Amino acid sequence: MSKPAKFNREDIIHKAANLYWQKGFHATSMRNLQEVIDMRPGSIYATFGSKEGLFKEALQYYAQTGVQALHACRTETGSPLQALKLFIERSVMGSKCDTQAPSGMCMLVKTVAELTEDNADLLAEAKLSLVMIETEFAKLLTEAQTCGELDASQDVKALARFVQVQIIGIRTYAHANRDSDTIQQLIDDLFSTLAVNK
Amino acid sequence: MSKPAKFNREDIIHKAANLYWQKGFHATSMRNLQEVIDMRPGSIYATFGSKEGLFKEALQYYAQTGVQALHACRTETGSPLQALKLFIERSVMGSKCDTQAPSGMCMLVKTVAELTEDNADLLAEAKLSLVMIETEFAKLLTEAQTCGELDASQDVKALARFVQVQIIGIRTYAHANRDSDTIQQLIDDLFSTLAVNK
DNA sequence: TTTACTTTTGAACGATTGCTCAATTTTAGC
DNA sequence: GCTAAAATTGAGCAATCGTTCAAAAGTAAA
Repeated sequence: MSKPAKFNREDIIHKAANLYWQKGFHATSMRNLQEVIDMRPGSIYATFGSKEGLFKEALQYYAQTGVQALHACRTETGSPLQALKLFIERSVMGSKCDTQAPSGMCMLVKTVAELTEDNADLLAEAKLSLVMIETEFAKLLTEAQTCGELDASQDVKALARFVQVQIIGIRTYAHANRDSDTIQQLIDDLFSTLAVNK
Repeated sequence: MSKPAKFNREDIIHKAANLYWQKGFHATSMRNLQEVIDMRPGSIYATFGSKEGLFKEALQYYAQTGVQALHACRTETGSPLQALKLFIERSVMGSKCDTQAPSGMCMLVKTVAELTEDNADLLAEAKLSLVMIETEFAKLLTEAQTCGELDASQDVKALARFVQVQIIGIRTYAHANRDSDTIQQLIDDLFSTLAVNK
């Protein structure tokens, strides 16, 4: 009957997310997006509704990819705590070693830093995803307790929050001060702190 | 001879800095600035050259004010470590209690998060100010060593870096998740960690 | 091949952007 | 009061912004 869609939706969102991640919401123009996703305005607006609509899907895609990466770390290593460290190392080092990560900083943190209530739903979406990821950390830490890697008396929620603060701090610091030796030391210090809580 | 300048330069920069701090560089339009500083485009451009020029002065003003606040904490308390804690508490809590702080996040961190090499000199300025502030932390920690508040064997530079990472992490986390009890606990945890290093 | 329906295109819209500059206003010295 | 110099004004520029929509292109069933 009808003409089938030419574009792969996920591929488009992936490309859009990378551009938004690199340049931020306001500095990314629709014409910038048109180029990297190779679509004309009409198609973009028919598919995503607005610049905000596309950004929202990009945020969701980014967060979902992050959670998947964490789960991947879990299956790669036998230990929950090792999985956490692997995830952090990959997150922080990402933009250094990889050829692909558009920014050393977390896209959710960049979004929370850039946007205000003028884009309330995008801001809420980013905050929600941060909560979701912190919850994933908590799950991993609970698992670490049952494995005996972590003392059962520890407050898992507080520890997950602590880990979240550390990752935000380290990645942001690394983005402002690119020095790989220093960064690795910060990560090691973090996990020696966690080891104290064992 | 000539007509004297009507405006107070520092007052203008203060107002501009607050708007930039709140909305970020890209989301702040020159017309927004015209309103809050009550100047017409011609005067603004004659005085500051460009949107970037004004932002640069705003950054410098912000950083200078921050350093002054730290020094004020030092003179208010007898202890260097107490001064540091006071500074952090005021920085983090600022936007909660005060009526004036435009954002819970550090303006330098917001800038580093938002800008790219498209605004290379503004980015460099923000990074430089962060280094400067970290150096101030190091001075305070060295003083803490001579006072005997901190073990002399500690690596002051590493500790200053650690403090910087913590402040960035906590303030950013607080900005994304406004809950004062949680935040105070994070600060207390930080200083109990520093106490271990005594 | 025709028909029915969907996707894609890209010129172009009104609004807003950062910024300019000729005209005006305001002062201080003569 | 007049003049010279500097500060201020604000209409308006070219460029870019996010977005729209009539036209063109494409596909599958009839």
